[in-house]
Amino acid sequence: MELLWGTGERPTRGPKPGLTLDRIVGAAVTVADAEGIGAVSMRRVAAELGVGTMSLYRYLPGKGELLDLMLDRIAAFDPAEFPGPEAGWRTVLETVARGSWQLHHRHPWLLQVDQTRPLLGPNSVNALEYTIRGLSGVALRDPEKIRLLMIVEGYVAGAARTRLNSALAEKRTGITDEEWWKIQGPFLVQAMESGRYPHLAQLSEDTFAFDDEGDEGDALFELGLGRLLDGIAAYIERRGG
Amino acid sequence: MELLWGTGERPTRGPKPGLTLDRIVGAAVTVADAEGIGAVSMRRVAAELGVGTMSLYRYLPGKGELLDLMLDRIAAFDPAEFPGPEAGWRTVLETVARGSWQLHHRHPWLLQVDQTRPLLGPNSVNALEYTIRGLSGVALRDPEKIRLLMIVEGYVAGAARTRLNSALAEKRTGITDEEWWKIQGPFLVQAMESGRYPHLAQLSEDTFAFDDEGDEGDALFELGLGRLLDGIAAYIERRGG
DNA sequence: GATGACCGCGTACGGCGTACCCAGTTTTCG
DNA sequence: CGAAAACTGGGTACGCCGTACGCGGTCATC
Repeated sequence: MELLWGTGERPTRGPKPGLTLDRIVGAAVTVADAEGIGAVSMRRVAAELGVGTMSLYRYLPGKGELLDLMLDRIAAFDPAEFPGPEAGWRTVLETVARGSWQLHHRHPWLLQVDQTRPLLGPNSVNALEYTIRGLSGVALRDPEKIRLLMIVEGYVAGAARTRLNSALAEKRTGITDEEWWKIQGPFLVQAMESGRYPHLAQLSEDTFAFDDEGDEGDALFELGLGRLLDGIAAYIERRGG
Repeated sequence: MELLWGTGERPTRGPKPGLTLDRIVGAAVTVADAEGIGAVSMRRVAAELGVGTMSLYRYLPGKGELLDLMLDRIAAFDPAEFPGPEAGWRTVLETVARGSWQLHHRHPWLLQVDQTRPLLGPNSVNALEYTIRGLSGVALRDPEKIRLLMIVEGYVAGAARTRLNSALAEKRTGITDEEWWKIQGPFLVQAMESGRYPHLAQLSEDTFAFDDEGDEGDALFELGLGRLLDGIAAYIERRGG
């Protein structure tokens, strides 16, 4: 908590610290980006910084806090760069959703950290402020706005998860879609031929032939986001009159 | 894979196995339900069954496969109990979404397993068949149906994640919402008073005062699902003509 | 210059997944 | 019927992990 907001006070006695929280968190994020969250261990991060493992504990109570700090760090965000309330609530929500989507893209490990709670660090609060400001023109009560926002964020997380699964499958075992179907295929063909899945068996062949990770993954995300916002728009119109 | 579909053949020689895959997976699910996925270790599961740790490896190549099997096992599902295509695509999608939602409710660890890929076991395929059948009346091409389904599933996963975060926060540290605000509050109050977050500061006080876990969590889920399906309905109408 | 606070970090403990290997059991074959 | 083969159970050990503990060196203060 204090770590997140940087309100801890330096004691005056004793040697100056050779490290900073920032450097530690930065190193951890670098490792996570490059090798996945699984590679982020206290030993590994310490090695990255050329210090002993236990030195990190002078700056952090434990690994959990490190993960919390990583989460808030990558949420850094400058509202001035993005459309304000005058652009309309839909544009703002789209901006937030796409920003979050790209965040998941840049840091795929985001979904894999045990996020025991939505920790509110400075950057997260900053983003929240931006969003609420963007919804100021909406004729709903505050709690309802928050709910809609949570729904959109939830959708983004879900979509990111869908894509992450594909990406991980490929990375982890070095298996591509093609190889995967080679392994999985026979079992499925057998299942299809069993006659227990008539509707599945009748699907056209190209049904599953698309890439979740590239442009088509983005298209899927946008399709869902568009539908969700359509529904929300109708709701706002109906309720807000 | 073979494990999932149960197509492995028993060798004739040697002693009969004292365990079954089913018992192992069942024990693992029991442990996960009761104490979270973190408590599921090979040693723990073996202890639960009263056998040595390494005995499990006679039935499973490793822990990853155990998790895969757990996932498919809890996806057991009897299509006959649920509305068929005659009820309309929306009802079917709602059924699927609510089923998945309740599944996450019953097995909160579902989201925490590193689902490297959407493994298609018999139960998952079964559910997929049901859904596709339910969409047979929709005037869209097959790939598009699948995409809409993925979007809905993604939304459910995201919503479940939102709720999971709240639940975990409470369980993990035994901290309730109230205590949490006691800790987090001062920092946020300070942030609010800094004047950097005018719109947040102006939110009514009850904005965040709702329980993600109980009925209000369900209401949030239903609200989002309704909006999403509204948007999908408009889309189908527009495209399917 | 002594004192006490603080930093870096080596060592050690208890957990984990699992590779390896041996002993015991059951079936099959000569 | 005895021996060999095939299989199961599981003990031991290795290399990871997070981190509790404590020690020696460093620096601001009295």
